[in-house]
Amino acid sequence: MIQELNRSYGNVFEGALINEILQVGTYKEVPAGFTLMEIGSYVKGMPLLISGAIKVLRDDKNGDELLLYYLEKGETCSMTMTCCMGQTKSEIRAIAETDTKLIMIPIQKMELWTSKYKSWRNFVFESYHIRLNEMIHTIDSIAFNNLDERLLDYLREKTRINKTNTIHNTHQDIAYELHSSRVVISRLLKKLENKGYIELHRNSIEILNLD
Amino acid sequence: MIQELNRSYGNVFEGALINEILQVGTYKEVPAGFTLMEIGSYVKGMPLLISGAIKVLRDDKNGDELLLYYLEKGETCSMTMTCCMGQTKSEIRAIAETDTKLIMIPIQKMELWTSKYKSWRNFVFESYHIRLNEMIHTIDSIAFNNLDERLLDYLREKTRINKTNTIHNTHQDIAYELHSSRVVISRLLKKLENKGYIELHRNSIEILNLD
DNA sequence: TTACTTCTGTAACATAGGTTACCTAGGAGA
DNA sequence: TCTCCTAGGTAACCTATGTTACAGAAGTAA
Repeated sequence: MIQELNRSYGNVFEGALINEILQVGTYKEVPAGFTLMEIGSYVKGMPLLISGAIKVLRDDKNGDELLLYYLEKGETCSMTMTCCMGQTKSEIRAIAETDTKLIMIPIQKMELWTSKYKSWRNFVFESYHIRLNEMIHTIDSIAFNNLDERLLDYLREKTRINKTNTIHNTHQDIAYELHSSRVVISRLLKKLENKGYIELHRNSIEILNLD
Repeated sequence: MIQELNRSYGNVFEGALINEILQVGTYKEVPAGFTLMEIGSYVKGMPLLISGAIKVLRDDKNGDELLLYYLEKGETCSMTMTCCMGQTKSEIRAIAETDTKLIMIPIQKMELWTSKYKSWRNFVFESYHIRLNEMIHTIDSIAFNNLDERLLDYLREKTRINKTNTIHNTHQDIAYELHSSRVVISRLLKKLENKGYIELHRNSIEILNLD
């Protein structure tokens, strides 16, 4: 855990803070697909990502989903922090996109470290900053782009996050995350295939060239 | 300025901080419609709202707009804070919705106060918290709701913010903020009028009953 | 093999919302 | 008064996206 922590956060946090994290943090490895947080559940800890990626989704009352953004190495969930403070329920769902290593910090430390460590403060502010910008980007995407562009963005992001050119998802999976329907996604994917951008297989999509 | 500040922030900030704000802050009154921030402009200060309301908008490359949220008394612009820190350009546009009184804080104080005053830290965190939730709400609205529901929400929010039952806007104004077209908005407004929810006049809309 | 399930392809149709075009009403100004 | 401009009403049409239905393909279990 020490090496992992130092590799990912060594130049972010001061030494004393690293030590505290080692004392109170819980190291966790979760497999891809593992649900880290459900909407409406209470938040007990705050994750620091060591490796892997977590996707953060929003659900509406009808169970419809929408992918908001991904968390990656060196990041944390700002929504979690806000929830901690107010002891409110989670507004989002978090699922491991890949196999993921992370450290959970008890939320009680939050406030304390915020006054004690400058590096922690900066980290927290920086996280909020990144997250707000991601949200703006998400809003841009759904408000100003057509579904075909959103789909392209989705595929690009997915390959980036998973570091592979083959996406192992069904069309239905994608439809959920983009809050669309399977038929529509199949239609658009087929168009992309005809253009030579991708190749479709059962349960997977091979990315050839997305411009 | 002292009374104004105390009335809005007296029980949020500790006395010493209030004094510092009085020393370095600049009191401003701006009329409705005044542009406080443009996309791409650099951020020089951070606003503390005393009274009135500011609407925050996002533009895409084609000049299309979308209303993100309103800022009200006792709030500040989190986007501004994030911009300050990275010295990046503004991602949003801010326009006074009503006549507005505010205090501008030089951004250099941000970092200093964050370590010095607990109440400031809490205020900043709280602001981020509120803003992230507003963004989630905005995303819900555009992703999961039809335009007629968004329009209803818009009218409700507008009357709440302006504290009046008569909205002084053209259909074109509304179309811009919802990122739609005038014809469509006219169509939907007429439906609402037929249902008895509103009454349409030239340059204004009277709200009768929005459920 | 057979039976069953899941995924994908495709057609036919429905609907919300955007676009274009044109008209009329209400003001403002001369 | 006449003229001009802007806001709003409405129809006709277009397009993206969603929906329903069904068929075949691929995998899986028996």
